[in-house]
Amino acid sequence: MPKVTAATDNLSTRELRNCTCSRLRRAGRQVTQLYDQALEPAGLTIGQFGLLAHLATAGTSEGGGIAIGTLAHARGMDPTTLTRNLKPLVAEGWVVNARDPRDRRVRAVAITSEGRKKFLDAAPLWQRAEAQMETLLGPETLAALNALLEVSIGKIAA
Amino acid sequence: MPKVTAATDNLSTRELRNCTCSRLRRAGRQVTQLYDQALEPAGLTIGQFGLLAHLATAGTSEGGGIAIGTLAHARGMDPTTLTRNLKPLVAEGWVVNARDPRDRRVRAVAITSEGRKKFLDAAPLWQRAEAQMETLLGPETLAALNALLEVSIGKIAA
DNA sequence: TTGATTTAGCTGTATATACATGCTATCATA
DNA sequence: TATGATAGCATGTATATACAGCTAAATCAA
Repeated sequence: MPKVTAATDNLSTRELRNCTCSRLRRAGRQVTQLYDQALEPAGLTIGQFGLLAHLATAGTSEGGGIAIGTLAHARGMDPTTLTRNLKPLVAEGWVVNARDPRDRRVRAVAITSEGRKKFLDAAPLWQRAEAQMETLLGPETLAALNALLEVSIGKIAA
Repeated sequence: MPKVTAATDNLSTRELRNCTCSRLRRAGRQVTQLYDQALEPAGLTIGQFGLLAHLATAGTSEGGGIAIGTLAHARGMDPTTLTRNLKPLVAEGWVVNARDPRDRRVRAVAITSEGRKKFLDAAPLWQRAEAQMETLLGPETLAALNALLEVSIGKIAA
């Protein structure tokens, strides 16, 4: 079977089909399924659990809330994505998305006591998923992967 | 600031907010943006480019097509996701999604000559993104990341 | 003080992702 | 051969993701 054309002669099929990005996305899909299935009894996705965890561990000492832009930046996501991801959490009553009275453009996102309850319910399920990852990959591989991802996130950050 | 409750006393905020899954998803978001922006002049996303690349490098020697299930498995995605991801490619005329006459339940997915043209147009843009990744992460870190992702994909595969 | 600019967030649109379910074609068996 | 089981895929529904463009609110300038 000949190569596609001269333009791709120097590109291996393996690399074309599995570039760094495709590998990251594929690994993300597979691992997301693992976590989502573990969290299913709590009725949460891993994205939702991560948001609740972030809000639950945020020192909401001041006015009691985080702005959309601040939270989106902290989690490395687009603010418009965060806006939509919060919708089901607000609908369930786990999160409130109020206006900041000091600047009415700004939102004050915060977890509710219901949300804390849900988060604490789900935490053991999340820990089970983490343990499953360690079993599947082995502690060293898992630690190395986490370290490399952390470094990469920092270096690629927009 | 006290811990949330006893149930999370042994969980660090850092790990809660950034578990392996969240790191993978965040890195995936950031890297996807890098590739998508590089491919934007060709009017392709990295997911679409990956599918075209896979079909362009597939030995369509036999009946001239790959079944949905086979392609989905090869790319580690749900068949229903693949069905929908193919839609815009078929609409643009880059891919055909015919029935296999030998078993009319089965689909024969194949790239068209228009699709090959689009793929070859986009390949240099994709290479630029790959080079950008190497610049940002450094060759060693990038290679290590790819190797770890490859291993992880294999071990977590459903 | 009013008009221009900037900031914060939401909405429209499009792709990506997967589970539950439905439909059709094939296969197996009585 | 008829019918029940199975296989392959599409559709309904819900979440995830981001860009372009919009609205509202605050800030700045004349």
